[in-house]
Amino acid sequence: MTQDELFKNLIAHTKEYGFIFPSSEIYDGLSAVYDYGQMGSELKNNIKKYWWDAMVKLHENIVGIDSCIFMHPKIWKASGHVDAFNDPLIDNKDSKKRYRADVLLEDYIAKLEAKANKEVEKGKKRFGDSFNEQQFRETNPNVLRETTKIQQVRERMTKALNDNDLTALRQLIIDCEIADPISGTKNWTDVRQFNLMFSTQVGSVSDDAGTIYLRPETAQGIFVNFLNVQKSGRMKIPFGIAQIGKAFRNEIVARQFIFRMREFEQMEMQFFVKPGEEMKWFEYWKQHRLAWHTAIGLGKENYRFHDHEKLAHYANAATDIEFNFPFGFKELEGIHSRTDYDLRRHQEFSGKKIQYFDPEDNASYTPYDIETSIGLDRTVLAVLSSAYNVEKLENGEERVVMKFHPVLAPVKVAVLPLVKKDELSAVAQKIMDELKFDFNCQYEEKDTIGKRYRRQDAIGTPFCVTVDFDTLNDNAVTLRERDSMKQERVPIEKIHEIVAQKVSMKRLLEQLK
RNA sequence: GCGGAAAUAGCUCAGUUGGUAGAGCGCAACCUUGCCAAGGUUGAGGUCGCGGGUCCGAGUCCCGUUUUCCGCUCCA
Repeated sequence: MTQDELFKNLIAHTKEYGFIFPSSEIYDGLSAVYDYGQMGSELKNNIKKYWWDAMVKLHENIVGIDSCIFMHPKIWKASGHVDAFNDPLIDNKDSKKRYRADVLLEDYIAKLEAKANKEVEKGKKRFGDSFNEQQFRETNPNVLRETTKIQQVRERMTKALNDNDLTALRQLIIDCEIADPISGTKNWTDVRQFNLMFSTQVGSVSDDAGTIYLRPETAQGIFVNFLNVQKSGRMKIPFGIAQIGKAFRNEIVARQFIFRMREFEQMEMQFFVKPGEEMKWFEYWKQHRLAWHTAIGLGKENYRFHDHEKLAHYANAATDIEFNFPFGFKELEGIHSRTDYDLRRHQEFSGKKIQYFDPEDNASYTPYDIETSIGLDRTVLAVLSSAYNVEKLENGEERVVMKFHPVLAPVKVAVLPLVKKDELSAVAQKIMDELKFDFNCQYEEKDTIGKRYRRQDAIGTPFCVTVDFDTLNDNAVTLRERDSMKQERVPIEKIHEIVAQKVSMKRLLEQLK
């Protein structure tokens, strides 16, 4: 089976067994939006808990918050998202390439400037030492022609951008006779505005309703609460703030199942440190985060770091943890050293002093920040895709089994009477009632036992407890383990302990030390 | 957004030159059950993705559209 087929089968499997459904499916679906079903939401919740516990419970100096999706619009000015996330785009119909309209014009202006500079160079050569560049630029007709043109284009572009007049922007491109560098043609589509941030109105009366954005990342909710948390929690540097929440990006192309969705969930932690110590912590978090991933047993070889060579404007170091998805190694988590950029920007835009007084140094400073930002849905996909196994059995049959780490498995135990008989059902139900307070359990008495085992394999239940007629005499049951399919006879009162040990979050977290 | 492919029962799919929508599995009820998708009986479930058109007649031909997959493109 090819990787593509395997991935398709996985998607079909997750739908068939209640992990992930296309959103609004009975209305033909909504592109790049997916819902988590009864199994998927359990799995997702378990991953969230694992992350939260590893961050907030394990680290005494990390606390968690839950900030809102709606935030003051100025926040997105300060963060740089408003400028960076709103691009006027235009396509060349022949080359099928897409460009930022303003970039095309800037390139054109740069060309005109080069032309003018060439004239200046010529003048320099001609006049030698007596050359006065300013005077030359103001009087030479060739240079003047270019500079006037530049001025005109700039004015029209600025006006069009400010007025958000996309028609004027396109007209300007046509008037300048800008050709596609690849196809060389001037066959352009309309200019369209791509807003990578979703917006909505706050205020029920349309006149005074203000536009606000759905947050494109959860990080800013942490930065703007820095002072609140630090002061109310009496936090001392270094300390971290963690958060799990939804974020929204209006991706032009959102594809590959739940890998890139328009509505997605992030698990982010911002770790604030003393300036100068950020590299030490950057390394710490790289290792700690990798350990978190490998502890759930998807295979060390399926992870790798990808260091950024081109850094974003706010970062002085950045790496991705990539996972070997069915469609190749792709980003799963980002670890960024964001310097003091965000806190400084919010200080600037809000006018509030955002600093930390360090009693050791007896001085105030703006803390530096190490960010760990992991895609929750991507982690779900990583777990699903590596758990999915199609096994050939000795008797030649196939079994589909989801080999989840027991801590992550949606259902921990299935309680099954060997056959549907009242006396067996009663005992099984009793076991069920005992276990369900601590574990997510399923009770099933329909169909043959083999079929029920396979159904549990398909949703990745690590344990099946089978009540048979001997149970009525010896108070013992068979405990079947998912991966090995091995069965052992255990006393009923031991089940809880055995299961608890296997699905213990503590045992998983201890591997992170 | 561009190009290519696909869409028929819950799932996997068949459906001939245009002529009354099918199979296997699954699902529900009952009977039978003795540890890895067992058997029997009965039953539910489909305006063939959606909207137009051609035709006496469309799952089948044509146009549009939606969704998904693949390749571009995009992803500070």
